Amino acid sequence: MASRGINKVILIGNLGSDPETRYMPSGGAVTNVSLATSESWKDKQTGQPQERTEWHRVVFFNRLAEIAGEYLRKGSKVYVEGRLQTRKWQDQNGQDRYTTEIVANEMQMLDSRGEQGGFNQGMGGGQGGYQQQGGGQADPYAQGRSAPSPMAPSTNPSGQQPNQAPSGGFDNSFDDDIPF
Amino acid sequence: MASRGINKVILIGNLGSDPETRYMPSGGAVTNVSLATSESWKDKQTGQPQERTEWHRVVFFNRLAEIAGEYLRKGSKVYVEGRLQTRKWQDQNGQDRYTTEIVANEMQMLDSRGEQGGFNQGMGGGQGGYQQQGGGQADPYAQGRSAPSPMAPSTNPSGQQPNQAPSGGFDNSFDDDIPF
Amino acid sequence: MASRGINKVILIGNLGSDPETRYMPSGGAVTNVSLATSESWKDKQTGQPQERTEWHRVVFFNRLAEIAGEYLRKGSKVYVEGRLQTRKWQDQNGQDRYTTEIVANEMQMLDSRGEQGGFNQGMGGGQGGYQQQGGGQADPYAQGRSAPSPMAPSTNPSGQQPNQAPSGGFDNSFDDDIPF
Amino acid sequence: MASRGINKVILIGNLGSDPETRYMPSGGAVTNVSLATSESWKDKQTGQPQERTEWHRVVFFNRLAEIAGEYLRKGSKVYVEGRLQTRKWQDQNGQDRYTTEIVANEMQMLDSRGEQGGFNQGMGGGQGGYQQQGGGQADPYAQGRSAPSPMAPSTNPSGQQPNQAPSGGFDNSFDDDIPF
DNA sequence: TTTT
DNA sequence: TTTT
Repeated sequence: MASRGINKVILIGNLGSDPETRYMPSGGAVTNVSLATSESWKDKQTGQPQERTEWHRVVFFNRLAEIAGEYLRKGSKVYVEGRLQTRKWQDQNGQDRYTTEIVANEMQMLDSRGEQGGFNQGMGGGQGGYQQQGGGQADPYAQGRSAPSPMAPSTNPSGQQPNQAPSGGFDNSFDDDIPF
Repeated sequence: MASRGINKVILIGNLGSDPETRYMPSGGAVTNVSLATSESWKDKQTGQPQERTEWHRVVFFNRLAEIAGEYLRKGSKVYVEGRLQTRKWQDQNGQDRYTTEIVANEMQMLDSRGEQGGFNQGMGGGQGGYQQQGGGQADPYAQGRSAPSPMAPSTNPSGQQPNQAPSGGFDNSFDDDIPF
Repeated sequence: MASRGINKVILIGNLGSDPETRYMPSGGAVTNVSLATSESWKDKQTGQPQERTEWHRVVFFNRLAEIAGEYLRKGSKVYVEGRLQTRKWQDQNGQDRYTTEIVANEMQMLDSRGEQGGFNQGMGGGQGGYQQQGGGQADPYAQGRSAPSPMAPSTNPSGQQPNQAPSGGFDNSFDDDIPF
Repeated sequence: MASRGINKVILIGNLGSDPETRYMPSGGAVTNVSLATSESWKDKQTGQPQERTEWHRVVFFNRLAEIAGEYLRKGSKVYVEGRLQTRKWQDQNGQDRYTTEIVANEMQMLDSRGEQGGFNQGMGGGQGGYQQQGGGQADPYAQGRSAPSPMAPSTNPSGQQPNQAPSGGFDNSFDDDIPF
């Protein structure tokens, strides 16, 4: 509700691939997309045109996740507003690794209706804006859950994840997430 | 000069430690700071107050780097605007690692003059705003350099870093940077 | 809930005077502040230092209005995020006039505790952030009201103001608002 | 170069009409566009869908003005970043009036190439981003001019406009600008 | 991996 | 590691 400081990210870019939606034990949806922004400039020395593409890992939760999963596609142009969040995870060697993501609290599709790659069914959705209820502090675990989840750090602001990264052969595909 | 997409970050937070300034072979300054933003909320279940602090790695170049290095101190409250940039580096095992930074193109000190931890000399600076010349596309390597530098990926938008992470016992403290 | 387009304003500035809080018939609070941002530069011709101050009319509603009214004072430095809104009103000659305001949906005090001009009582508040519930679409008139109100245009997004600017001698101090 | 405070506006919207480009005595271009952003929501009382459109007056200077004038058209969807500026002018009765504009320092077209209303000639431009040189403090009058110009208040940050709104029958179509 |  |  209150906060000290501002942590705001604004992106406009294109999806590098279709969004990936998963469901948490609580039933809430989580959608990940990889978003490209690029800048081009002329080299001051050689005058050669240069380009650099930056890839952003964007995470949507709950209702935004469902909308993103349903309407976004590879190539979609989208506006995203959110906050930066770095979560810690462990690689297969047990080493700490960090991944920085943009946790979206607003999203707007910028493609004209009908030109999203192969997407054009029903009410479409066309261009529309969607805002996360709850001011970006949504805790998708709020409705109770019992199973541990490695995704938790990126979603639970409390950081009080029980049993995170359990020892033993717990198979969890989230664990295999390699950043980018 | 032109760009496709928007990549914008806006932060207000406090420095967790004094800034660290280094100089590139070209003579340009590079300053790193670690910036905390925090948010607090009440747990919907228990009603308990919660708090989460996010740490941001911010990089300033050239003139902004010099100002940041001179006027910011541990505890300083600051406004930073910049863009997200993820750079790839190799850990001691030769494994690819990624660090996401905010490359600042604007900075404003938000402390009242005289209360920056121990800082109060001369013209002071008090509160003031500073903007990066060149629209955030500064290439501090533009004036030629011959030595390899592991910081390069975060500064050179071309991504054409020669000799990055040299094999052999080249001692370079930049290489030892562990994110956060 | 949904929206087409983005309308976002981010300000950091100082209050030119104490905030003014009023209450709507519905009981909701409305607080107006005048916020200064300034920029300085050197004249390219003469090299003379120049400065320009811009005054922004910021409006807070409901809970944000109460907090702003209670904690902000002339001189307070504050972060405000909101959206632009231009409302139409009629001057004493019956001519249409327009005033553009920033309808705030987030506010953070940036003064250190205790240095807000003469303000330091009780729990203080010090630095804290506050967000408007309801995603900035708060309609302070939602809880029913019967009397017309000239402030309505700036608060009711529906634009369906009944009886706006009533003919006759209806005394309403809001009508006398001269922008800036 | 330096500044105290932050004054930032971010808009995504559609043009309500073709842009209007004029040239200042200095030779610099000035382009005005009217940009619509809209938000929709459900009335909490009646559940009725509501919509409100906000119209923004955006001003581009110099190179941005030329690009905007050349590539934008009625209906174009565009991203604009800039700062708020309120300029004072006098209506035909000599009364002070105020108009708030967004002085753009960055612009990006968000339409797919070829779908801009009737616009598709030559190199097109497609989607591209443009940034104002000079950090948004461009003074288009810097190169000397002698004639008064009613547009000056919106462009000259110094506010030192000589002969503004000359008495007498000086015909200047800028003077007749009625906001929105 | 996107987009032009 | 900051801040309240």
